[in-house]
Amino acid sequence: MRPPDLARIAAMKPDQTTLPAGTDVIRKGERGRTLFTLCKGWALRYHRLADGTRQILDVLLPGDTIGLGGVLLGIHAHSVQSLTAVSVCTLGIGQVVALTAEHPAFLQGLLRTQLEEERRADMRLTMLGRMGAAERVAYFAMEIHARLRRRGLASTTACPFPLRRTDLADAVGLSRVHVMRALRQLYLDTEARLHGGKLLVPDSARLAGYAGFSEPRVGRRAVL
Amino acid sequence: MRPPDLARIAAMKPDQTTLPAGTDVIRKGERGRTLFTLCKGWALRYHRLADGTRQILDVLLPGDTIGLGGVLLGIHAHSVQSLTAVSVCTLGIGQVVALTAEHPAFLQGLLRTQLEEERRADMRLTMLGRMGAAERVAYFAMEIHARLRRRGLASTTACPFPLRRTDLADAVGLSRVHVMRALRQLYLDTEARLHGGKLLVPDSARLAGYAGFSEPRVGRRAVL
DNA sequence: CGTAATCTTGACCAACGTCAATGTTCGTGG
DNA sequence: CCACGAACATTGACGTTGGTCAAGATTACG
Repeated sequence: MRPPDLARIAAMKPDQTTLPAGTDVIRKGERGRTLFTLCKGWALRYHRLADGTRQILDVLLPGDTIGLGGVLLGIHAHSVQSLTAVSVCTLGIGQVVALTAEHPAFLQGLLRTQLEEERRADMRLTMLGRMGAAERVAYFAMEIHARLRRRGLASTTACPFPLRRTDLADAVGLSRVHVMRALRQLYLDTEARLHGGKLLVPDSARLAGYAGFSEPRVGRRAVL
Repeated sequence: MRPPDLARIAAMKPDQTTLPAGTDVIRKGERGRTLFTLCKGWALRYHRLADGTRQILDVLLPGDTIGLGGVLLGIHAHSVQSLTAVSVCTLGIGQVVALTAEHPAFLQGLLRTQLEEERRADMRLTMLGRMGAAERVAYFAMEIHARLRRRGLASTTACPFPLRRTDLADAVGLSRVHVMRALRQLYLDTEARLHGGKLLVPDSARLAGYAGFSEPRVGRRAVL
């Protein structure tokens, strides 16, 4: 979303709530009554399968919205859980309706954001379908680092990384044990590593090349 | 999109083009100047990686739109190729702008459609990250069958399936050879099989159970 | 200081990929 | 109608990648 949209949302003085790590924000199957915006902290969007395994669909960072699908389609198709302590802004459906009625560009902003997320989802699908273990981990780390950098939440060579090995495994489609092997390999190949809840990337270009990652391109955008 | 939206689009008398199988509809990196709607035939949305491998991101069926991301974000991040002979409606950016200006609900329809696609993408990600070979093929087949059924393009026990083994492999993240093994296994377990360009599903519930597939739920939807 | 959670590693096994050979289908020209 | 070739399907043998099990090591925290 663009700054003007954010200003409009702020003007509605939405409720702000703080939640500890490990709290469910939305649960699969619930009715979608609220649109959240993540202000501080990280959250995980995931599916839990019948056999107990989990697939992490996306990592939600400060500034991301939570629960739009549930609001517009009626029922949440996935769960979201806080990974760290978080603070979220909450907008009831009524407020969302008011916002779109008053500012038509808001809806367009949502669509644009959604399309950007589709692109990241496409890349993640490609990574799961076609890359080896170390490259998957590399890509995943790279993507998070780039997203944080764009939001001014990371330096060039490091960023916070509160995911545990298990979370990482559930995100990149590997077992916890194999993630360890992939991390060692990755360190040998690119010197990137996890340490003390931080991702350290001494040579970002090298990691990007290793992962086949490239910054999303932007051209002139249509304004509807 | 809902029927009234379709009626509006029809009212603009968009150009309709016919293309043979194997034609590029949009290419990664191009400027997005046109929004297409697939009227007849199938197309594939995919990424091609540096090493020549391909990941199919989605199968596009009659009624699906093509190229929205490129239009709103400036540049296409993926390619789309016709799988069969297709006919597509084309809307220039100007027509899209006119449409949204005149009918605000159009934009909302696009967002809703996009959110539905996100759900399918989430399921595909889960399938690649957490399922075995036969289950992946089962899920993929099941999803296509269900989508065609919802559009009245398939019977309960069969549907067209023009993908070759290679396409299927590139969609579910397996090698062509292993897809064969998975298909044999799938036939033994569920009696579902591919034959003569058709997908045959004698027992749809059994296949759905095998794949962990469930129809998307709908609740009351917010109207913005 | 002790307990629980998480991380880390080695040994072994199953799933999947690669290679290469053979079969099948289908369109094309004689 | 048949012969031929090209693309695609199918299968077996074998190598590689990643999963599972189980045992310590380390960290976080009361």
